[in-house]
Amino acid sequence: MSEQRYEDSKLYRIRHSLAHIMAQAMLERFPNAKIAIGPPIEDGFYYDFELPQSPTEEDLKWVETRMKKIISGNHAFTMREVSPEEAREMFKDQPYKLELIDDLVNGREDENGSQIAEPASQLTFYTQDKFTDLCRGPHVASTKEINPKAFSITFKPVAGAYWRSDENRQQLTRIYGTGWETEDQLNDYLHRLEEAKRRDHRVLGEKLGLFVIDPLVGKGLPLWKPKGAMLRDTLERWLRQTQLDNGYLPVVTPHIGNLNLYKTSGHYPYYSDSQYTPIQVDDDEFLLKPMNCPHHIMIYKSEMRSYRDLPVRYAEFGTVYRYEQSGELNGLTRVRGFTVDDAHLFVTPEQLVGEFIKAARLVQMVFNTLGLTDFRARVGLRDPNSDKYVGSDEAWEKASEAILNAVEEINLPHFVAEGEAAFYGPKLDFLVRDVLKREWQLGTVQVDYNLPERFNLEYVAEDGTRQRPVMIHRAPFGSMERFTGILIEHFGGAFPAWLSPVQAMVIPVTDRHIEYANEIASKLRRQGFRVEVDDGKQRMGNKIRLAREQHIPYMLVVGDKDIEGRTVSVRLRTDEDLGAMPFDDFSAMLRSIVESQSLDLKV
RNA sequence: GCCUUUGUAGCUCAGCGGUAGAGCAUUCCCUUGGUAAGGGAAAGGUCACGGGUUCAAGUCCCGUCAAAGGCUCCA
Repeated sequence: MSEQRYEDSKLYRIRHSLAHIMAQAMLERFPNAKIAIGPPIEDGFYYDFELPQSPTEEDLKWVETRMKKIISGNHAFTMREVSPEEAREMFKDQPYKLELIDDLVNGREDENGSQIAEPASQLTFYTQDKFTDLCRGPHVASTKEINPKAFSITFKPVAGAYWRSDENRQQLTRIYGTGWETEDQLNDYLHRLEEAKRRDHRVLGEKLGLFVIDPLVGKGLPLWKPKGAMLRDTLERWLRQTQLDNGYLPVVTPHIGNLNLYKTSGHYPYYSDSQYTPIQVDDDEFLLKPMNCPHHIMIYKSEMRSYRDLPVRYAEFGTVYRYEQSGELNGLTRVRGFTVDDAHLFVTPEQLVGEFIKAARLVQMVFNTLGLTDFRARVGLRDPNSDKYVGSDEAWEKASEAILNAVEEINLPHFVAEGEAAFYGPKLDFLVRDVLKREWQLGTVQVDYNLPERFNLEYVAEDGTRQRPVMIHRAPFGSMERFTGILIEHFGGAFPAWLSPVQAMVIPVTDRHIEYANEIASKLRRQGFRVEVDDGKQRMGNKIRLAREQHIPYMLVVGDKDIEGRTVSVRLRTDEDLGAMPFDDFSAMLRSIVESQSLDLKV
């Protein structure tokens, strides 16, 4: 059975129709408004307006009420074909519609002159009640197909959006709505939004004491608190060891570099907008390191390389700084200083596909271990019409082909996106959505023929000739900040035991059990576990509540009975009670769960 | 960067022209309690910051900073 396409669904027609009805109500409220476009989107719809002033809460309330009234009027949606002339006459006071009409009549071209839509000789109008819009449909047959209680436009603040998504053009007011078939579905959706807020890494970061962002330090510059640092450090140690096991070599490079380094790499002219201002020292200028690649390249270049040395795999958790626009900053997922789990592989052309596959498998292993199954893999190729790339066409061809061969060979479901390449080469990205459905790039593996060229990298081949290596840039996490942020949301703060900042909380029943509690805790700590004792003044019941709120995997309640039997009474954060266990049994259980990196709290 | 909204105690929020409030957290006292908040008291705020209007400003206006939701951007 094939799934129905969204565009063919009733929900799509309902939302599309709601957008028109919202435009009608808005024009009644703001008769001078200029209307732009209003499509259905995931979970709802929007419409863009140019307004004399921004709408108030009351305006929106009024519009929403008015929309319900229009819906209750049982108006038919009627379609009519019109000539371009008639369309222009109809919308003579609507400049955005006139622009759309022109594009439809002439066919749409992108900025490079490529035709992206065929010219049309006839246009279509859809009318409901007293409102007509230029639209290709489809819509519901009548407003009576819409449940007036199953939509809302006041759940979200109004947003600014550029006409045609171009920041050089007029900024319009976008009003979002959500619309469903039934009131229950609407309530479900609003409930889901609430739930998402609860899992938001910024909210959990505060509640679980993971990180803070203080304006006195700087926006986009998170401070990791002990529990957050522990989480991050655990991820780092894991990947570092995995990389050592796979032939990577550690390197360490400084946080700033001479501007000439980035001029040589080609990064500087391309991305000067998003770099911190250079630091002038004597006669030189230094840049806060915006990427690690050039540094690793210089290490490669510091010795004469033989084909016998290759592949060379240099790995570093390298912190980089990028001056992102302030409006783009977001918790841990978009920051100005972040640490890339970076590695650069220098390989022979023959080794390229094999090494690329190994790197891609490493990313997959990371995702699988953490149960991150809901991601998209994107092959980012260059935009054939853009000149923002360096290197020869031939190099790009080879690199793109290598990636496509590799994903094919490992059967990785993927999609291809032109224009998503790095400036130096094509790449494979792993994209994951956060709880608010925003998509973030995490892991990445990239092929690069260009930087070896720019830095004149070489190795001596078997026949004694000097050859040029190919580079692979890769980062399974992408950035420690973003990856941790997404993980917080993925687990809703309830991390698997091997990652939990605190793996077990020992809870004495009364004060006189604190000594035994400490004894248990130090024994576990000596075995390498992260354990705390709640020796506060609250009662046991409250301590259990607090440990649950922190999503600590194991609560070890100890009282007289436990002291007597040398046991711990184990309670899981899932509220399951494992009862009293001999201490050694518990530590053995914990060991096997942590070592297996299990996602489950019981073996 | 742009649009809109928000900014009161460590946290969550109430107050919205007339001498700063609650709950949780913190500190102290009582309570020693076997699996989701025992009782009491104290302390804690130049109401983000800077201007202005007013006899009087968390409360109205302007600016700055920060955050949120979008847009643009994302090596």
